[in-house]
Amino acid sequence: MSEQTPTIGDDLPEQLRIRREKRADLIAQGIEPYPVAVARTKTLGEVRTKYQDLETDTATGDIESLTGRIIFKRDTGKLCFATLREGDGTELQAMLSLDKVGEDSITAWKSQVDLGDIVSVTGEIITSKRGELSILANSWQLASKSLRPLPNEHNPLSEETRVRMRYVDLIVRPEARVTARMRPTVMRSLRETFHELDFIEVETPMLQVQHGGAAARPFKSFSNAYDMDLFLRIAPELFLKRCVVGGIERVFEINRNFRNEGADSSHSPEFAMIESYQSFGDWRSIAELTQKLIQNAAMAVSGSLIVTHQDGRQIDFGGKWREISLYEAISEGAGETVTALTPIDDLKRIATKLGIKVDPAWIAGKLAEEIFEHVAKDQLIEPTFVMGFPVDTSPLVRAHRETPGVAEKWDLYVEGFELATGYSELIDPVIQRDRLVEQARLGAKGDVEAMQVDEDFLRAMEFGMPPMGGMGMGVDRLLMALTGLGIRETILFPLVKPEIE
RNA sequence: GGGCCUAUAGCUCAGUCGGUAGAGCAACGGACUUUUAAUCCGUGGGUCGACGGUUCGAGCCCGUCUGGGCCCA
Repeated sequence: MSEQTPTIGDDLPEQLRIRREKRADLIAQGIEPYPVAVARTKTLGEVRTKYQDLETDTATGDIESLTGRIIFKRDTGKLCFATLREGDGTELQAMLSLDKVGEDSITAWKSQVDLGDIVSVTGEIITSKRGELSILANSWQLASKSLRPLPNEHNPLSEETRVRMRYVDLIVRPEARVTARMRPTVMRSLRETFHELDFIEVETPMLQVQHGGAAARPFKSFSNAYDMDLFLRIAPELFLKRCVVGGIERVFEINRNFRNEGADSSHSPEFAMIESYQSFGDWRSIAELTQKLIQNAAMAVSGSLIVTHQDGRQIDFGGKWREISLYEAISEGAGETVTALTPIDDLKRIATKLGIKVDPAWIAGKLAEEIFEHVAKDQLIEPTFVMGFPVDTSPLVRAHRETPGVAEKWDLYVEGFELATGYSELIDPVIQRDRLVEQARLGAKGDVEAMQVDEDFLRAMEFGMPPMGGMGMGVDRLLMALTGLGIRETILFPLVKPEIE
């Protein structure tokens, strides 16, 4: 596109056309609508803090230059008011009076400046007759002309517009600003907790020759240089375990995973994930770590272990969290005793009786998990560790030291969704090979989520892997648990299909 | 994958029985030196998601498609 101003298309909606014409007029008058720099001596927040106790109708004599986006504009004949807002939502009133700025300047303010424009105002810090802390302009300058009208402040943006135009959402909706700033607070808290406990952060490949570490469909890509297929990772697990073999005894990674599956209110195709492994720990010690990570994050964002959601509901993350047994919960829901040794035909009968649509390809462990989700999931609002998952759906997990058919694996549920999972990790390379070969066999039978046999991972294990606990937790889901929001509100720019022109 | 809901002005939404397209905010013109979503007077702004069908006549009824949401799998 040329920098020359072309004819302004009259196919544009009225308001867009008018603003483009104003931009062109400014340039014609020699006024730069997009200057390289404008005066700014303080932020609005700094002014608010410094003058918070200023009495009504007071002039301070202090001259400052302030900037902000205009979100309300109230023009009277010879005195104009505007509300400036800066990025974190802090607002301050600007006042322009005829006797301070002169006839031309106030006329220009009224005609050239629109809602949504970013301006710099230089003048005295005062309080108005109504007590509003304000800057009384001696002069003003456009910092950036907005060519699109802001949505009206008084109706909530539709969900689609919020997601598609997050930049607008952040301008107009306080909750969006809070949520956007909550994520880095949580991330910082998580890293601090890890560092206090001597965990080392690593970054492992996202582009992988072989995907593994979870049951999920991957995104496929291709490397031109290597002339081979690559996968976006579905989990970092197998690389973090290689780190542990190499002696990074306490390790964690916080980064993105990609799963080529459906998206809904708790699933996003790309999502932020924590994984951590603790040598000489087990599923119990890693559960304690997980609880500490979450409790510290809750304290960081709300100053309390009881967090209040935006709809007013409260979740208590304090105390020792409840533990239930997966198979006991199933037994209770089914009205008969179910264990990991219950024959698959009985599980199918129970599932069918409960109204679950049974996929004939499901193995016993998958059936048990489906039954559990059906009967118990919705009741797990307060943080709850669900202990003892079936071993046949947990190919990377050590078998339970006492209970046959069960693995030393827990899932942590909050608000009815799975927030984290933790294991006593399988460290016997021979059993691991058998499990992965069995996975490959399921894959060959058409299970698109089955794992592959990663020979280099097995070789690493064969060098000797210390006993350890491991955990994984979705960062977006942690945000959900702390805020009560859907996953698409915790992610600034969730994937959306393109708009049609 | 299946079911239900939804798409109308820049934004958020009404639109009855199928009969000339509505509101609030926003915009434009005017008045106003203490407003707080300022107020008052006036004005303009629409390919009613797309395509097809029924009808004398479709924002509305029917079909297909596209986008969005919810529920189920």
